[in-house]
Amino acid sequence: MAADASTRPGRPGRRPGPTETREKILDCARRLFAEKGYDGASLRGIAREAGVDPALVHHFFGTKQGVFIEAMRFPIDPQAILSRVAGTRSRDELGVALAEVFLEIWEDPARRVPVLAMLRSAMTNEQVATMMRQFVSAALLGPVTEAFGIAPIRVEAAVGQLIGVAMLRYVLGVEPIASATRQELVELLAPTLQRHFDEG
Amino acid sequence: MAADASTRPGRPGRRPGPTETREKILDCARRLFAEKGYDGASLRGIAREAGVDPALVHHFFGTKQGVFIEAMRFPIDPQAILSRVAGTRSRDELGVALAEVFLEIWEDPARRVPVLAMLRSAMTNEQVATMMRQFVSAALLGPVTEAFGIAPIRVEAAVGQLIGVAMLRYVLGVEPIASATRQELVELLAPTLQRHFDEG
DNA sequence: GCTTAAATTCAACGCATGATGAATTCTACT
DNA sequence: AGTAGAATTCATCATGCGTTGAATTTAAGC
Repeated sequence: MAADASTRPGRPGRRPGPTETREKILDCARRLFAEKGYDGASLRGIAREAGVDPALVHHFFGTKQGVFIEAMRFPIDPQAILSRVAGTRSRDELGVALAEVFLEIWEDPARRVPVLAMLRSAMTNEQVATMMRQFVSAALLGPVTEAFGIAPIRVEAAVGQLIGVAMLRYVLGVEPIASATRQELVELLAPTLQRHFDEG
Repeated sequence: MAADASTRPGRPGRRPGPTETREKILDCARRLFAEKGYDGASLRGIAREAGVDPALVHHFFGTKQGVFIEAMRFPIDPQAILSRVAGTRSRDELGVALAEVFLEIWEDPARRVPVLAMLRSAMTNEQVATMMRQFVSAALLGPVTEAFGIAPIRVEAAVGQLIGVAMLRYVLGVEPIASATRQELVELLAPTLQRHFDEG
């Protein structure tokens, strides 16, 4: 079927059929924020990618920050992760469990994209950094510290190990860690994480 | 002494006295690249900070990339670090040595600034990421792998631990790791690094 | 079927950016 | 002393940005 002119951009007015544009914009926003970070991604770029006028983005989300906040909604549910990690395992298997959950997230595009966007944006934008700082403190440190009685600085050291490896693997793409299998990485990381949790 | 009008900007032509402007520009460039990353920092911002016309920046360094490359010259000398780490210690003290050297670099503003600039920029700029990838491969992985016979992926895991902690401490500023003393961090990190080097 | 509201585009604003070429003032060399 | 060249600024260009207000088309509620 030929592309109907009324569904293609170029003419003002509402498009026929149900509205799917809003979600498409958010999708493209997530992708671009993930690729270029908050400051690097542009409203106009997002609009272009979504096949939409920039003003429509503004109409839906108000400001650029509004787009970002909306796009970052529910990237991952910390509580779900926590119960995944804590659930069926004993404390001396925390390392393996954490490594596995972490890699699952990063290997699944649908979840990697918003996380990457958050990470990249936090590096150069102070407001996003604040968002992430609060997230790490409230959603990660608090619960883990309480649930397992591990010193916060040790949890952070473990989180640091994971973030650093993610940077080398997914952002910089340094070999050989970028091409390692998930299994290899679990074996590489799990004992290290476990070490952080066992001491002190 | 009142500020001589001829040494203040606002009038075209060469300023009297020896030329110190070039270095000042590079200094400001390093600072701004460190604060905002490559894309976030602007030639005009650098010029403003240095009290200089933007065209002068262009005159000295040609393009923005030229400024960056020049500003990133000799941030750290990998060979010096390597001999520091390798020099007087036995292999089972590698962890401590590496943690100490790493923290010394980050605690010294003169060396932290270019490293931060590199890290922030590599996150959002593909070209800088390529620079950093090559640096990590050639200057870090190669030598360490050869000198100590440690599997590259293990060296990368250790580097990942360090980078991740640096992000939490110096970029995001998450507590309590942001306020920990150098000594505390060495004790926290050294065994982990050592672990990566001992296995396999 | 009419009307209100939502979706969509157009046109435009003011601003910042990286880049360039020409003009001016000083230093360094002869 | 005179001159070549370096340092410095000015004015300007095209481009892309985030934002805004008005106009147009469709969908939903009555």
